[in-house]
Amino acid sequence: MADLETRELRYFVAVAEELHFGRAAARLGIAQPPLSRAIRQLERRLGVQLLDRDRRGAALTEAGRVLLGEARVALDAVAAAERRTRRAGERSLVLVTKAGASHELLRRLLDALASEPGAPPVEVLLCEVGEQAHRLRDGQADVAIMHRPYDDLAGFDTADLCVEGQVAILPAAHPLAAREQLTLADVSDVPGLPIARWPRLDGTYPDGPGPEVRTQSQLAQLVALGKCLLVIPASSRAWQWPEHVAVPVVDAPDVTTVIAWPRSSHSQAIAALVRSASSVADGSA
Amino acid sequence: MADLETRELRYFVAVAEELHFGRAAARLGIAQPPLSRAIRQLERRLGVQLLDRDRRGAALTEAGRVLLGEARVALDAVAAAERRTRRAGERSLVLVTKAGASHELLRRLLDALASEPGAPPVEVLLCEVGEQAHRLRDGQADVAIMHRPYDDLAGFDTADLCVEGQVAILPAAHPLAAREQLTLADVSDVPGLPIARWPRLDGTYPDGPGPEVRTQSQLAQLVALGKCLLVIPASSRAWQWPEHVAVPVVDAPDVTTVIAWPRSSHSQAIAALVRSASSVADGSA
DNA sequence: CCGCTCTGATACTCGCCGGGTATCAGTAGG
DNA sequence: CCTACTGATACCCGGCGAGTATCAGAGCGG
Repeated sequence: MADLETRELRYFVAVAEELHFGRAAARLGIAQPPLSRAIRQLERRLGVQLLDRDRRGAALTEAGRVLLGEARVALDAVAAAERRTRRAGERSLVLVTKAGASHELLRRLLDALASEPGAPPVEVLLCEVGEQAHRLRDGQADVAIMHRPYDDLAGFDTADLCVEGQVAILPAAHPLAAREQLTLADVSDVPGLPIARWPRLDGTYPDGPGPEVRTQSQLAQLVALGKCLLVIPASSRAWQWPEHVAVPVVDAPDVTTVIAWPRSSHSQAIAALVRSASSVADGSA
Repeated sequence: MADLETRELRYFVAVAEELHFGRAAARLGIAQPPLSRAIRQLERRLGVQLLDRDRRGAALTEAGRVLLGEARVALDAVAAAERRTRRAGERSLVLVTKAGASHELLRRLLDALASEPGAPPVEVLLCEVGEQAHRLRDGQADVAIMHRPYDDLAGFDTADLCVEGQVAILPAAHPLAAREQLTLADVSDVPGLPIARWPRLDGTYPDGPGPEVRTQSQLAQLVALGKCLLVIPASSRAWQWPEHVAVPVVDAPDVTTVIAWPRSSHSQAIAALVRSASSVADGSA
């Protein structure tokens, strides 16, 4: 059984995402005929039909859908191998976190590391919601600050850093903004003030009345404009606008901030960073 | 940046495991010179030295150790992509479990599935201790019965099935075998009856006086011969020999039997199987 | 109804690169 | 010093991946 090569996987992913051989070939920087041949050969080798060809494009079969998911995971793993090996010499670590989240904790962590003599230098990579796991999987980052139960922690080792309640972020002009505290019942189904919808792990959006958002700046502006509200961990108040008001939601589930790293990492630099993070979090509790 | 190909990763893993270009080449079924060239080219491309060559072999550098770990993960992911795609058409699932463990639960689960009309057919794959995670990662199996905290559950979704205490398995002739119950203190440091040592995740053995074992049959025979004892979940008594005696260890940590599946699986066949397993486990509790 | 245009498939050539054999070169050990 | 063993180098060949040119079928407009 001739093994799959990453080239074949990249080709297939391109076709599966474009559902069009010509566009996929352009994206890959090759001509269309070799791409058609490569996919055919892949199907022959696997003994499975991956695509239903049609005169106006291609559609994934069930096997194709399986391969698309598995191929993405595999390509991430290969990319991670490459990146982490390249960076193996350097002693610095890349820490990824959601822009704006756990700001205070992060600042204290960086301060503690800077003042510690033997600590490894840390680069900080900020990303949008839900992207940390991907950065960790494909090797762009070594450790991540994530939040349970919001983020996808599967496949990572984690250490809890701190637990916090959640607050509702409201437009300052809204009546609810004057309240001392709120409940989940208060903030769901507020007329004219729906809860914004984040993309799920697969990139699609849940149904609902709220606007679809991808980035924190979109969200911040929407709240300021009085278009929606949101419920987030209390520490995220760091990016509150003057037009925002944060009100504790007493019955919202607690959010645990964790530091996560790939299961396969045995580096003692990561271990040291985790230790620092844990002690910083304890000190502040 | 020309991406890594799986061929290069396989070559590197072979060399890194053999620490000898000639043997690695033989294992790969190619000649030694192309292998040397491939590794050199890999080092050039990554800009990192992976091996320290020496007149009597090769040794891994730090970067080489990183790549070895990452490459194994990546190759597993690629192999999984291939296997799962090949099997995408078939409706049957492969369930892997440790030979001898949770036998009663497994039998009830299979019975329940057999009598259920719409249930997917299930093949059972038996393996040795600690191998389930690997089978799940490289696509040889779709779901696994595993035991917390013994098994490596990182990267999988899991559902708890049942919780049980642990028993000490002793040679029937030993004085301790007559006891009604034992404590961990009783069974540690028994003169002439050490606890057997299992390989860790990386294949090495912890230090200690007991014999090194890999398989359950080795273990069973060693106990029958009076060479060692072991502490295992109560349900594993299924493979007890006549020369064995099982005595509850009251203060040993409980073991949770779980059913685990890869995070990336969205198949409803797996979901159905997990539901069946959960209800079977509940019914027996 | 013909032809234009879009799709993916086929035919053929070319050149790179992965693989082979033969050989070199340095070191350890007798 | 010679032998045996390591990995590295030199050189050649063949396969396969990629390119261009072209085909074939389906939709659609004039």
